[in-house]
Amino acid sequence: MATKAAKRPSPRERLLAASDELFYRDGVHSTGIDAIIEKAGVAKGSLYYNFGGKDALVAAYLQNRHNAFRQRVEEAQARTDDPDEKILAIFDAVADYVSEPKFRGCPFTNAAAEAPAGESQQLAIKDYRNWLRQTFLKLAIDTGVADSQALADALTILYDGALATAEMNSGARAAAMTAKRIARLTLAAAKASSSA
Amino acid sequence: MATKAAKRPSPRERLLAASDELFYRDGVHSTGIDAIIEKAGVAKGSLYYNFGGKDALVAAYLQNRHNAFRQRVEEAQARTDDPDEKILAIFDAVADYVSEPKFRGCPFTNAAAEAPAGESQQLAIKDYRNWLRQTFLKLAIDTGVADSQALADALTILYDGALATAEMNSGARAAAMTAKRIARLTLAAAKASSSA
DNA sequence: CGGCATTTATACCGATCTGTCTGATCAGCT
DNA sequence: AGCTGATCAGACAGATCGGTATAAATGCCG
Repeated sequence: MATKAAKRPSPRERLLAASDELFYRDGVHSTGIDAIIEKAGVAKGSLYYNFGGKDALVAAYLQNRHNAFRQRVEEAQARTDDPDEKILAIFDAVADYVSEPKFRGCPFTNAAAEAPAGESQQLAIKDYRNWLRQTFLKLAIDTGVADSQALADALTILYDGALATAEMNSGARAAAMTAKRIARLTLAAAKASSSA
Repeated sequence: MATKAAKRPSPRERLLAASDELFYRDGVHSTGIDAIIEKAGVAKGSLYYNFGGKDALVAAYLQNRHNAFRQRVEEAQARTDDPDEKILAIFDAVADYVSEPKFRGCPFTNAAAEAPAGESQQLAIKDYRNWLRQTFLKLAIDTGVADSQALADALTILYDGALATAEMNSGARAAAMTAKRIARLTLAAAKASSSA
């Protein structure tokens, strides 16, 4: 027992873990804080001591999802240096994401669908969308196509479409791979029209 | 006063109108039946007399949305006989849909995001998705491409992507038109690979 | 006119919600 | 040992939820 590890996670971490599971599975609005503190094995007072309220807890849950997904994307992109492949790697990350048994749609789109949202929650969603927009725009610029904005817009639609279709239809992974195929097609067309 | 019209709509119709506005704007779960009966100007008993419960009212709301959107699609398609144009007309209908000031995402995707859902609600969502799948598949077959299923899958992703991106980003109409552009591209590619 | 279905207004039920508060206990640090 | 911040268990508040019950009023149709 020389190491400091092997201890039970802090109430804060347990609350975040329980929030991630319940908020995502049952929806933000449908999940009561009583269910969260029970699953986390934490007193109600600790929730309000650490987060201040449900809205902040929801925001923290979304921020965690944001960071985790961003990390997945970066890992998938790290395997290549080609700008085109970096774009397509995003759809590989999406394919893995939607293939998980617990996949239940995009956490941010789901949260946004449950109006009304608290201020912190809205901010977390906006942060995610800004990151997504910037990511696609940078990648589009790196490809060297003439209209990088148009390419970024197209990729965003394919990304959102992959997640939405994967949730609503069967064959989640196939939906992501189809989106990847169209992305490759769109990329090629954008390059062709650039050199013209 | 010879005509039978000019009368106040029935409680059932008033409830459906109020449900459509409130369920869509604030979400199914967040909207209480008290808010609906108040907006409809109807006694609470009439709601349960006509619908039996909230779940059935939600299902009726979704069925109304389904029928209304299907009608819009059919009207947009009626302007042409070309199979390709019939496909692209769907995205024109989507463009109009997402351009409305009150647009707040796909009603069915939103409702599905708010777990848990009642049985009738789930059925209504499933009906919609089945109609969507069949519609795209028939259209894809009519184009004469070899892999009509693959084309239908691609169109579904573009359709879902247009609605999702239109909700989460600014420039809703532009998102739908971008989806239409990619649909045209995908259609051309499918035809090219068919003749090969 | 009589009868039936519908609508109305309102009170009520049990459950659940977020959030506050209290008071004891625990753990780490000096 | 003693102080302090963190956590605990639980009671409580105030509001809202979906749904039920009741009794009177209304409208339509034969």
